[in-house]
Amino acid sequence: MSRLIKDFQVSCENCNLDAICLPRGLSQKEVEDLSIVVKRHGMIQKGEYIYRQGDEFNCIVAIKSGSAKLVANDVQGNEYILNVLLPGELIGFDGLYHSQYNSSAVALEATSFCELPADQLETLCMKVPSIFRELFKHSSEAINDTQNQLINSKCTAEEKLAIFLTGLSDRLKKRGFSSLQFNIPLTRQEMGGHLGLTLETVSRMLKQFQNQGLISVKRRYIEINDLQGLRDIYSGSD
Amino acid sequence: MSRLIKDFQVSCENCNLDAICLPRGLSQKEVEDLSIVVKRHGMIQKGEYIYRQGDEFNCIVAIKSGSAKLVANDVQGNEYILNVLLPGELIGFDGLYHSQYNSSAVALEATSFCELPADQLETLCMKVPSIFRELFKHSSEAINDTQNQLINSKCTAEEKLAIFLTGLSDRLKKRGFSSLQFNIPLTRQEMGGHLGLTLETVSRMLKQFQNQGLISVKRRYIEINDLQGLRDIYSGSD
DNA sequence: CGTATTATTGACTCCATTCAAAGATAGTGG
DNA sequence: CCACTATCTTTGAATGGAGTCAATAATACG
Repeated sequence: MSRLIKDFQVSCENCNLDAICLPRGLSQKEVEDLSIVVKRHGMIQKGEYIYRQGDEFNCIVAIKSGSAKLVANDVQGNEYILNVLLPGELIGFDGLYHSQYNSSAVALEATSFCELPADQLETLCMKVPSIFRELFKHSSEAINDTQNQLINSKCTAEEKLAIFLTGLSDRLKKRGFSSLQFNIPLTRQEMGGHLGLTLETVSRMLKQFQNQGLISVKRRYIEINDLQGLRDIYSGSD
Repeated sequence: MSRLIKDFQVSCENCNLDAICLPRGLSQKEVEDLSIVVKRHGMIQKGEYIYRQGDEFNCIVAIKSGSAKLVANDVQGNEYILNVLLPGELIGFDGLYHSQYNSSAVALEATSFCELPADQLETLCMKVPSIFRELFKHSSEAINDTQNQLINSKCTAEEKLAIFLTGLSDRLKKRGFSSLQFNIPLTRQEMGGHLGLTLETVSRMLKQFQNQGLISVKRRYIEINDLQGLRDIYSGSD
């Protein structure tokens, strides 16, 4: 009985992330084949590492619940946050090139995740060819995302914050969370480290948005009052 | 006779880029299998497109000779140059996610390239499993590269130029070109569009490096006089 | 030779950073 | 429960680096 419940909890077939995570393009049969290979990992706490920059690449990771940050350090040692990760997102593709992870993944709150072992990638893809393309799509998505961030790196602080907030809202919505009020699991410093800004600038911009009536801010809790207004900031309405 | 010469010219087995391009990790037999699928493409001229942002994804492209730029436009229509491409580099991985290219590839001079058709990716990987991992490595390389650019996006104009020049020098060396004197196939505007700077700032920084005796500049022709000095600019020697 | 493109240089401006201080919140132990 | 501390956040003032505007110079090209 308890085994039945456990089986129910851990399989990809019954995961509520099937439309976002790796199973998204697959048939039921294919998801079953995938599910056998995927290893579930229990909860880790805030600040704990999923993997570290420089670790040997041994798996692709899917965030199951909670959130994490993808962190890399520049030559001066400052931390740059490459991405904030929400449930259903796959990470670790950057590790294939040098057989070691190019960035660290750190939990931002209590977080669980699943692992697709590296040594089974080939055999799994032989068995389930669709996974090959699906994996590539996720890898491609990572490239697209990073490229878009790069393109946004030269816009103003105001635009950066607006893009970040609306983007987060969209991603939360996609996952069934509230998209207009949420806690940002990042400090001002971390938000700055993600957007290429200082913590003071982040603070000032959030205040400005609040004064404009676009959002309400209470520390990490954000309420979006005018989503379109935020979008207008960067979608060239000049 | 002429057919023999042609066969010699076009196969992956005899390409001088075998240590950089897709064949880099493969056995001779595997390279032969790869070579059958790869389509060679003749010369295109400066300014011509290899593919356009929005085009349906139909192949992975390998630059064979010449150079190209990977370009995306932001919301205001400014062009951001995601990367400068040299022989042996693979592009197009960003197209898998949405089944259409997320950026445009444009020749910077007379350029030739090879195509790995999208519809044959699966079958090729079934036949030659090593290619699966090799393709992923190239995709991973693209992620690493873009992430590193993102990390560098918040450093100073001086550091950006130094990183760009030394990086280009390293890549040219790897390909057997002269690494201390070369023509940059970009205008000041394009260099700025790649580094997140204005053309004026690029011009001023190159002048500054010249005044410091690090390089000699004559329009697009650059001579590096003190490579280590350039590296010291960004490798925290303070 | 004339035109278009590309590059240089200078002066001024502005946005984000830096420096500095104070305020708010969460967590800990007595 | 309160005091104490560490961490996080807000706010102000001053600075500086890169952008903008503008004019000129050099080069390429038809």
